[in-house]
Amino acid sequence: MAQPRVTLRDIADKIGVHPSTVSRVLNPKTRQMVTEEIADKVLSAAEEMGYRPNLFALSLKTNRSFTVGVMVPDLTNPAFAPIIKGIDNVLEERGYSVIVANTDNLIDRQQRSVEKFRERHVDGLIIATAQRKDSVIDECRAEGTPFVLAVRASTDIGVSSVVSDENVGANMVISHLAQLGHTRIAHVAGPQFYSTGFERHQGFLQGMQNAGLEPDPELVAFCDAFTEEEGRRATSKLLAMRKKFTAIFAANDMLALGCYDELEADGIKCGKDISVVGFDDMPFADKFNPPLTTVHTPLIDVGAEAARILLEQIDNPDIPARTIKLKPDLIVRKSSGPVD
Amino acid sequence: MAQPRVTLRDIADKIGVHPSTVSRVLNPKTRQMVTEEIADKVLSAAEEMGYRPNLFALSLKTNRSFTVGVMVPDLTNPAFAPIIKGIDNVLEERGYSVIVANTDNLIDRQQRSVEKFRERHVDGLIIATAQRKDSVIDECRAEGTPFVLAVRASTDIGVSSVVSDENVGANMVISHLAQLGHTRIAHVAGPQFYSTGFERHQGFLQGMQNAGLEPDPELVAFCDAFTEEEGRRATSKLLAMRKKFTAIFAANDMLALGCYDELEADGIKCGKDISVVGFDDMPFADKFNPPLTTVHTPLIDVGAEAARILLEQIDNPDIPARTIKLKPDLIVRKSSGPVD
DNA sequence: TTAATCTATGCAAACGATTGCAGAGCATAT
DNA sequence: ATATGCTCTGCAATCGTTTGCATAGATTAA
Repeated sequence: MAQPRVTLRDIADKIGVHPSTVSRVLNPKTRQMVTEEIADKVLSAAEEMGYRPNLFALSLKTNRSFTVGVMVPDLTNPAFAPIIKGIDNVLEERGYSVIVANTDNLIDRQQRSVEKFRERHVDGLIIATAQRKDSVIDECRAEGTPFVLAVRASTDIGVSSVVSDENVGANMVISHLAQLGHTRIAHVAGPQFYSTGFERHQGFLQGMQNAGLEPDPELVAFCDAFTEEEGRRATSKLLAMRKKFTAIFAANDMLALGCYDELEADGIKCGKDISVVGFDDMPFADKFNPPLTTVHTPLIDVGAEAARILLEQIDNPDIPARTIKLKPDLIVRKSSGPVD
Repeated sequence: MAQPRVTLRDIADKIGVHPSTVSRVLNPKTRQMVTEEIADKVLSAAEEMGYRPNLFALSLKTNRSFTVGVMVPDLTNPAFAPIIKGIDNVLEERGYSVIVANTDNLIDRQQRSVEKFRERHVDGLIIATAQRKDSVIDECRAEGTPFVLAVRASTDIGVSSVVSDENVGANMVISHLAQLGHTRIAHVAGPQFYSTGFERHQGFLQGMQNAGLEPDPELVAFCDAFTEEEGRRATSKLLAMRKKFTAIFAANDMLALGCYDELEADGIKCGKDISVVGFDDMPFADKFNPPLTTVHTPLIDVGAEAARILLEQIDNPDIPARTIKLKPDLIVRKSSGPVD
């Protein structure tokens, strides 16, 4: 049953000083309060005895947990793995541990997660589940918990977030399709209560205009969630309109996958009869059949930047909010081709 | 700045009892020590005042963190998402939080993670990174930390683990291929220091025998890691042998993807010229080109069962180790077909 | 020299729970 | 009536830190 842990007192006893002195030596902020000579002794004793601070005691006293919470809407969407990875990379280095909560897109699970995080006294939150107007934001503010949004932004001002430049991305998509000769372009839109869904739809409209094309409102099908099923449903709805279109811009890759399903079921060749473009460039998008043309978002960076902002926020609570828009990139694959 | 937290003392003061009494009421194990009457008062006061126990204090006193660590080799491999989800589902319900560590298949990152977990005093570990003989196991034992292996088993005895029945799975693959008329079957084997790689190779050999086929040692290419690149390298090596074979059994889906890459580069039609079968049925395996025939492992269940065993272990440290082998399932898709 | 100022350390009180022990009160047995 | 036992609650120590305050000694100023 584990060797007895070494405590501050053990070190203090060994070299004949008071525990508080040891504490001061070991804490960088108070390090200079104590004589070099004693400090050296403490340091080497600590090293030798294999001292590890007891985080519980530290947390109890300081009310900090060195833990941050990360909320994701859907762990099985592989787009979130790189984000978490990016977060973990920068946080780990600074001694923080990451607790992830999977909300499964359920509003009450999000609520429960926030509760849990509060109970655990996380030092900060990275939220990848936020709606454009989300009560979780008010809550965090009321509680004074530092937080930053990832992937999705908020309509509230003064909220830090790290997102892809959706507008630019959507414009790239449309201009790509226009260049291929497409004029009748449909949009499988994401939920409008997420900034991603909303901005990409706006970007779609604007992109059409920039390309001198008339967006047909009937060729826009809205989805309730970023899932394959919804994408399929929307596509089927578009097809049912019996209006001509030669390309679909799906608001993200999962929706695009849904398009694939429906097109295939209808015997329509994706990339040939109808081009499909997604958004996110989630892992394995290049493996799909056909490989998916999509907008690449640097997901690892999204996570990493969010973590960095959060650290700033934790270290200095009244630093002003900061929003980063990462530059997206169009990755052309086989799912988009010239109109014939 | 957050409302002042309600403590045991606050409740005690309010209803005029001693904090220890309140503590006893709130702790199920000591609940029956105190009169119903007082207990009721405490309970309703706690409810009303919105009492939330301070986990730091509790942990400091009891040396339990209500936290478990999960080590995965590669977060970006989507197979691990369902596992984590399964773990989280059952642990969350019991009030535990999950801290995940991504080791990126690096032995020293695994070591660091274990350190970190120890520092955080996790109540238990779920290890999905273990080699067949892994020092982390000795360490956990020495420390007395409850742990269970997921996905990968150990050669050590008395170690709890939850795995897929690799042998059965591999046999299914071979018998499926044999039924399709394949006789010359190659094997892209996984690393033999992982139980998955090892057992599946054994299963391959045995399956061949069962099917009355002679495994050709030259048609077995070993990989150093379960990655696409390694799979591709191995396939290219097989091809370079210039020996005839009509099917490849890849030790997992990532390796199978590597096979796809190499076959495509060589203009060989996968599923027609050469059949490819994977293992795991990772998310999106059905989306690949062609959809991958593979052995389905109930990954969510792997996670859930591992979590359950761990809970048992935590609740009762001298419960004997338990190993679960989940029944795999062959999912036939387009990457395997009759030999022509 | 004396007073004033600093510096380095120790003291002790927190943080918010848990828990062994003691003792008050009451019921039962003798 | 006394002894015995039981049940319930309070007391106080404890977990391992941090940190404001006190103080001893050294240093400087007057």
